[in-house]
Amino acid sequence: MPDLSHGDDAAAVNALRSAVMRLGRRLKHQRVDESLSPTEMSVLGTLARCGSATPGELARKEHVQPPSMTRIVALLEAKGLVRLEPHPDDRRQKVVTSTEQAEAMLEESRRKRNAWLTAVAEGLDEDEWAKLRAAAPVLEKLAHL
Amino acid sequence: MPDLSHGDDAAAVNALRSAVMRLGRRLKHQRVDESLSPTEMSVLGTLARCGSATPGELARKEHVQPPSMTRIVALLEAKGLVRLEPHPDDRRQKVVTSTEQAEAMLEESRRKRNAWLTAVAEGLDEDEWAKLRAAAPVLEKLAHL
DNA sequence: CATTTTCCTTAGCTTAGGTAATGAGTTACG
DNA sequence: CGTAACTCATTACCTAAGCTAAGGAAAATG
Repeated sequence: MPDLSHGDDAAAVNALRSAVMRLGRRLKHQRVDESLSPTEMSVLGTLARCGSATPGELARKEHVQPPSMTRIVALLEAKGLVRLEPHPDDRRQKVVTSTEQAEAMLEESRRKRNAWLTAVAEGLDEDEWAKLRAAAPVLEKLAHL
Repeated sequence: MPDLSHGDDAAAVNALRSAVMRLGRRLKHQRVDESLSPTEMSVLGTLARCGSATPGELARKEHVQPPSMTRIVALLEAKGLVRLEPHPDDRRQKVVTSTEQAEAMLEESRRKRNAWLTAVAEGLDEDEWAKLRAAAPVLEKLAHL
């Protein structure tokens, strides 16, 4: 557990927050499927990673309230990107699974995202990119803590 | 300029995108001043860094449309966080400057942000945090490219 | 059983952004 | 010069994506 009370760490924390929020806003504009919101994409990504989940689990994982997830799941189902089945043990819950179509879309969109980030990252040198790549998994862990 | 076409880099890019978007959403909830939106905070940060700017410049820097910046600036002025003066050479434009009150608020809120991020980062070990700290300025540069 | 709790959903609202259209000021060109 | 074209900020209206509050059904608990 790092001690984050030093001036350097405080500065890093500030830089991190500012950069994450600004980058996040720019990423929102780089939708691969114009009709899908960032959170909806994120849900598909989560399902691809975790297999299947109930709406409540998804809401917790995406840090979104249950009613929001209800609408997201309904929309994804209407687009054929997600399948809903009854929960085996609990008739209140449902099980959400991503379809092959969603898989294909995620795979196909990876190239487009890469293209945009590559274009932006052209302003970085090799060393800077190495630092970023080393930090990527950490940032991902942080986002899920 | 790094070559981002390798599999490892593609994976890093994906991790980066996912983490940034998820973290960004969580950061939105950690407002230090409940009445100020993340973008409004970001504008104050930009002004603190760059001194002063016109609404148009701010809109470009924050990747927001001019009408949105008009509203943001008006709100900040109403709160006394920003001062508006006529542009010396161009009577269409205005010059936006942050007040001492805004400076004080930014400084005061730094502790609160640190507290939240520290709490989250307790799940990281020393090595992970070092990687993140090294990447913070790079991420900030990336967000401004 | 009856009560409480949990899970999903429905309904209505809020907020932060965007687009289109306007008006004033500046620049470029005939 | 003076008019045409462009730029900056603004106004008015709209959309998207969340939220809270309230409900209804199923499960857990006494």
